[in-house]
Amino acid sequence: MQTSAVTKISFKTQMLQAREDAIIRVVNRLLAEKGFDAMTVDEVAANVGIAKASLYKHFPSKEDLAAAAMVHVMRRAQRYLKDLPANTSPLEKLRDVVRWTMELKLAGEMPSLPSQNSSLRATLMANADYMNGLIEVSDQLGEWIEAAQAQGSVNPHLPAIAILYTLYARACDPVLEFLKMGGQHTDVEIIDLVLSTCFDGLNAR
Amino acid sequence: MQTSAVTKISFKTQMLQAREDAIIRVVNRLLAEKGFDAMTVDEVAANVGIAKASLYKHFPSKEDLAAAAMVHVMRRAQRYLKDLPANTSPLEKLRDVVRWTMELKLAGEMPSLPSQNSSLRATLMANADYMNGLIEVSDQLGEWIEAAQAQGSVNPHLPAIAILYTLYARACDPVLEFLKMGGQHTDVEIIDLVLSTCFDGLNAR
DNA sequence: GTCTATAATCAGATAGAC
DNA sequence: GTCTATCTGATTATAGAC
Repeated sequence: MQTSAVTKISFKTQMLQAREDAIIRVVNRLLAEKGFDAMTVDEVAANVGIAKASLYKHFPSKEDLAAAAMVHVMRRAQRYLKDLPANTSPLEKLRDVVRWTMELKLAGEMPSLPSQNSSLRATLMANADYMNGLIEVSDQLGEWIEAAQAQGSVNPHLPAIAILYTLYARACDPVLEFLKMGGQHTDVEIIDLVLSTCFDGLNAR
Repeated sequence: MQTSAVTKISFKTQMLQAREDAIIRVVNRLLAEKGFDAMTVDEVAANVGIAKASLYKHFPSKEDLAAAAMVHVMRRAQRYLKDLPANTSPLEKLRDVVRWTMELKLAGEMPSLPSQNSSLRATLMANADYMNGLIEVSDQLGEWIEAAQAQGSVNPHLPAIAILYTLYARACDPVLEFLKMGGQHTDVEIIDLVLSTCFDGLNAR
């Protein structure tokens, strides 16, 4: 009896979790495809295959949908950082992370949010999961940046925070889409190009 | 009689032009502050100090308002390119242009448009003034890029088109706003930082 | 050309039955 | 929790008087 009840609850919880995962996958894809403003809640509901009202039982607002997607990618990023081989140099780790980020974007799995929307910002900053993930990722990247600067592989005259922002910005770099639209290069070539301009610069060496 | 009529027409035309200039100035500022989606036509009308219906007598749609602002900045860019001292190197010219672009952005005078909005894209691409300006600017920058590569100051292994896109992307680089929000640097310092990461790269030299 | 007033539409969010 | 049907507000665009 007790066991049965527990099992039933667990099963229901699993179903709930599975549905929310499905929602987040759809939101993630739509955010990557069209961005926050162009994505509509009707669209999300239709793609998940449930009614809009049901969606609002899971997430209280459109902003919270986007936040859930961001938490999802942040978790993926944290796993990626953790699984990086320990014997690579800080510079290589930074390059690997940026490459991974751009692969995500070119694969249509990187949600894009408007940086100006204030209600979205507020929702994101009120989301502890998101903020903790962001801080943990930033701390880890910050360590590697300073280590790379200390050992002379990254320009020590640049403030670490500026480098961190520059790395983050590759996740929404329009150069990726422009080059992809041009159709002259494969995804791998595009990523190598942008990696080169990012770390080596435009000037000849 | 003839002279009087001509003068009157000219005067009316001048007034019309002055009002449209005022509209474009407002649109330009609002596009820089909030972006296309967040900017409302009501807001534009209120800031100009005219009724919304009057606005629609001058520009047939919100997209056309944005297009007019883009034509305006494109004209400014063309003037800037033309007025660059002839004796500077191609690399210096490119740096100067990027610097000017970022100054515009930090001054809140660089309109920001969503790259996904298709109706806006259509309006822009149907606008001959905008397209001609864009092509002329791109041709000029392309010349300088190839010249800089030929004389070994810019990495010759990068496709010129990738370099062009990378330069254009500085006009909407989020690193600028992030660093500005941090409050640790002056506008000049921020621009120097981003110029350095853009041309010299993150790696030590 | 400028205005007031209003249409028309769309999107985020909710009510209430089941 | 899920549904259908609806509300509410915001926003683009226009009608029609002056």
